[in-house]
Amino acid sequence: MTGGRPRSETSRLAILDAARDLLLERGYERLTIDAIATRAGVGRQTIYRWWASKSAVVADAALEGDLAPPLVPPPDTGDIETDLRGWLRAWTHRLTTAESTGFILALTAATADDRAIADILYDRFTRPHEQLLRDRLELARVAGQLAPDAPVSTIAGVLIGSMLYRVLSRQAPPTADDADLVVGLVFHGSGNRGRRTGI
Amino acid sequence: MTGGRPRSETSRLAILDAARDLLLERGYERLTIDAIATRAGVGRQTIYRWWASKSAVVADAALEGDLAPPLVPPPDTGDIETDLRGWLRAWTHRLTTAESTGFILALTAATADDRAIADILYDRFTRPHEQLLRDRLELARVAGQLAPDAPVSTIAGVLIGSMLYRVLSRQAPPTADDADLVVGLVFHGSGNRGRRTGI
Amino acid sequence: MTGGRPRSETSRLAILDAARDLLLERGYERLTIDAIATRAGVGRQTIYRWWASKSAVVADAALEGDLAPPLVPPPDTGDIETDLRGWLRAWTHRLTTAESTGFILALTAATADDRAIADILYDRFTRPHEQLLRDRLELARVAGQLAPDAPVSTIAGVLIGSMLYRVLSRQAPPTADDADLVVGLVFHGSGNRGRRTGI
Amino acid sequence: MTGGRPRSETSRLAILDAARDLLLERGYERLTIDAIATRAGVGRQTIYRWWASKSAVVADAALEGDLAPPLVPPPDTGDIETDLRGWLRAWTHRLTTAESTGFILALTAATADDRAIADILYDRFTRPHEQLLRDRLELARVAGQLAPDAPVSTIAGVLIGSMLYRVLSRQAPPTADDADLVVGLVFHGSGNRGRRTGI
DNA sequence: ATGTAATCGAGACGGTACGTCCAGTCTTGGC
DNA sequence: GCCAAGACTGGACGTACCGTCTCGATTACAT
Repeated sequence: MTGGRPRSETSRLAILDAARDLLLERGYERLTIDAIATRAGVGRQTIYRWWASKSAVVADAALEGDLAPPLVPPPDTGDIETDLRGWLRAWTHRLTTAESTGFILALTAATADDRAIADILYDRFTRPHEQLLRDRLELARVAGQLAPDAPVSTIAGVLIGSMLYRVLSRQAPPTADDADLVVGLVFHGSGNRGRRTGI
Repeated sequence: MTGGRPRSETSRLAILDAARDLLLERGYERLTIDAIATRAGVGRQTIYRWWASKSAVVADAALEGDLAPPLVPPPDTGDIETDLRGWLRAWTHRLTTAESTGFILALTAATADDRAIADILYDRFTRPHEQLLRDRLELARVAGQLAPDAPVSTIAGVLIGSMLYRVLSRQAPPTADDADLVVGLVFHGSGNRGRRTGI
Repeated sequence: MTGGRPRSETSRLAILDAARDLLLERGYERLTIDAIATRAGVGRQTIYRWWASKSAVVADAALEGDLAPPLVPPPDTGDIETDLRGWLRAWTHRLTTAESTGFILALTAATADDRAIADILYDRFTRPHEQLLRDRLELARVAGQLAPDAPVSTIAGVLIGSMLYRVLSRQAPPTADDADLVVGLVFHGSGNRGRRTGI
Repeated sequence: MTGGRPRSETSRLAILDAARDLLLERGYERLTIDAIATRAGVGRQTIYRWWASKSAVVADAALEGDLAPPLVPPPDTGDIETDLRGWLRAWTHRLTTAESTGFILALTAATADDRAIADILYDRFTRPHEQLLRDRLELARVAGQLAPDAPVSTIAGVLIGSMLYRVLSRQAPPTADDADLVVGLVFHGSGNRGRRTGI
C-alpha cells in the first residue's frame, strides 16, 4: 500500500512564507518554530514532519522565498572591468537594503549553527553568484583582457567575500565606491611598478 | 555607599573560562547560561549581575580568553609585498585551526544576534588586525612602494575579508596559496593592459 | 441505497482484541486509539467510524472479549446459605485473578470518565450477576428460607459490592474466607440479641 | 551549603486548590497539568518539581482540600445499632452530594491509574473511616452487644463498601433507607431461623 | 459487465497536552 | 553587599495522540 493523504502544498508554502517574514522581523536567534506554526496557521508537527531543525526551515525559506538576490549574469560588453564594476555595484546595492542585511545575518547564524545548512546555503545561494563571476572572468581571460594566469576563482571570491565581510561585520556597509575600489584593485593592483615604468 | 563584599575575580574568570570552553564544545546556539554557571561553579545570578546577555558573556570570553589570534604587526623589511604575504599566510593559518574556526563561527552568530555585540567584537577583535595592516600599508605608500592614491583601507579590508569569508562559508578553508594569490592580486591586479602597454 | 462495501468483521474483531489486550497491558489511562489501530492493523478512521470514544471501544471490548466473568447462576440445593456461599466464593475467586483485577480497574476508570459507558457496563456486566443473585434469593424468600421481608435487592448489592470494593481499593483482595464471612453476616447478622433471646 | 530559595507555600496551596476545582469541574480524565498551572498562576515546572504525576497531585489535592468527608466518630449511646444507623445515614448523605460523587469518581480513576496513589488514598481517605467503625464495633463486641466472634473488620468493610459501590456504579445512589437496610442486615441477618424459633 | 457507493489501510492535517530545558528573577543563609 | 544554591514564572522545545481529512484500493449491490 502507498496510501495516505498527500502533503499539503498550501501548508508548505505558508510555513516558508511565515519563516521568511519572521526571520526578517526578529532575526534567527529569536525565531521560534512555535511562531512559524502559528503565523502559518499550521500544526507544529507539520513543520517537524518535513524539516529536521529550525536551520533547515530557514534554509528552505531562503531558497524558495524571494530572499536571495536574483541571479543576474554580468553583461559582456567586451570591457571586463566596466562590466564587473557595474555588476558589483548592483550586487552590493542589493545586499545593503535593510531586508537583505537582516537576511544575510540570519543565514550566517544558521550557517554557524549547522554544517549541513551551511553547505546547502553556499551551494544554492552564494556559489551561483560566484560562478557567474567566474564564467565572465574566464571569458575575459580567454579574450586576453586578463593575464593568462589570472586566478579567476580567487578573483571571484575576493569580489564577493570583500563585500559580504562588510555586511557581516555590521560596521559601515559597502557602497558603490567600495565596489569600484575593489574592482579597480583586482584589475590593476596597488603597486607602484606601472608608474615607475612610466617614468 | 562603598561597603559590601567586593566582586570575586575568581568567579569572573571561572565564568569566562567556562563560557569559552562551552562555546568551542557546543557552538553559540547550544550554549546556555545554566551550563556556564554550572561548569564555573557559580550561581546563575552572578552571571546576570555582571553581564546583560549571553552574547555579552561570549564577547567578554572571546576578548579575555586566549581565543583571539594574537596581534602580530606585519614586519617591515622594506618589501611590502613579501611582508604582507608572510603576515597573511600566518594569519590565515591561525584562522584555520579547528579551534579558531569554531570560535569565529560562534562569534559571527553572536554578531548576527546583537548589534551591540557586533560593535564590541569588531572594535576589539577584527579592527585591530585591520589597523595593523593599514599602518603597514600606509608606510609602504609613503615610501613609494604603493601607488600614491592606493586605497589603503580597502586593501586591508579585502585581505582580511576574503580570508574570513572563506572560513564563514564553511566550504574549502583558505590556504597559504590563497593568501599568496590575494596578496598578489591586490598588488599587481590581474588585468593584461599594463603588460601590453609595457611592451 | 444499499450499495457499498460492507463492514469488515475481521477488522471489528481485531480492534476489540487489540483493545482488550492493551487494556490489560497498560490500563485505561495509558490506552490510546493509535495503539489499538496499530496493533489491530487497522486505519484509525475505522475505529472512529464505528465507535464514538475510547470508553465506547473499551466497553465493547469488555463485553465481547472474554473479559467478563461468565454468568453462572447460583445452584439451588434447597440450602440458600450454602448455595450462595459457594457461588460467592467462586465469583470472588474469579475477580481476584490478575487479569480480572486489571480489567475491573480499567472499567472503573471508563465508568468514572463517561456516564453513558457507566450505564452500559453496569447493565451488561454487573447487573446480570446481581440479577442472578436476586432471583436465587427471591426463590429462597418464597421458600421461607429468608425472612418474608428480607431486602433481596439490598442483599445482592451488599454481596457484590463488598467484594468489588475490596478489589477497587487495591488493598488486600477478597478471599474465600471473606466471602464466607459476608454471606454469614447477611444471613445471621452479628448482633447478640438473638442468641440471648434464644436461650 | 544549604542555600536556595525555600518552597513557596502560596504556590503549593494554589496548585492544590486549582487541582481540586478543576477535578470537580471536568473530572479526572479531562484534567490537565497545563490547566492546573494556568489556573494556579504557576509555572508548569513548579508542579513537576514537587509531584510525580497527575494522580499524585490529585491525591494531595484530595487530602488537603476539603474534599474528604470529615472524620466523625460514631456516637456511643450504648446502642450500637442506632449509633451506626445514624452514622451511616450521615456518611451516605455526604457521599451523595454532586460534589462528593464527582470527587469519588475522580479519585477512583486515579486509584485505577496508579497503585501508589491507591495506597495513599486508601490510607488517608478511606481507612480512617473504616477504623472509626471498627473501633466502635469493637467496643460494642466487648460490651456484649455483638456476638463474641463478630467479624468486626468485615462488618466495617461491608458497611462502607456497599455504599461506595452504589456511588461508583453510577446507578441509583444510596439513600438513607439503603443505609438502614444494610445496618439492619449486618446486625440481624436475613435468615428465618429467629422466626422459626419463635413459632 | 459496469457503474455506484461505502468500506478499508495509510498517513498528513490543525491542534492540545505532555514532560523537559532554559531564561531571567527572586529569596534564602553564609561569608 | 556579594556569593552559591535553588525555587519561582514563563515560554519554547520536540513528541505523542487526538479527531478529521484525503488518498488509492477494495468489495459489495444494482443496474
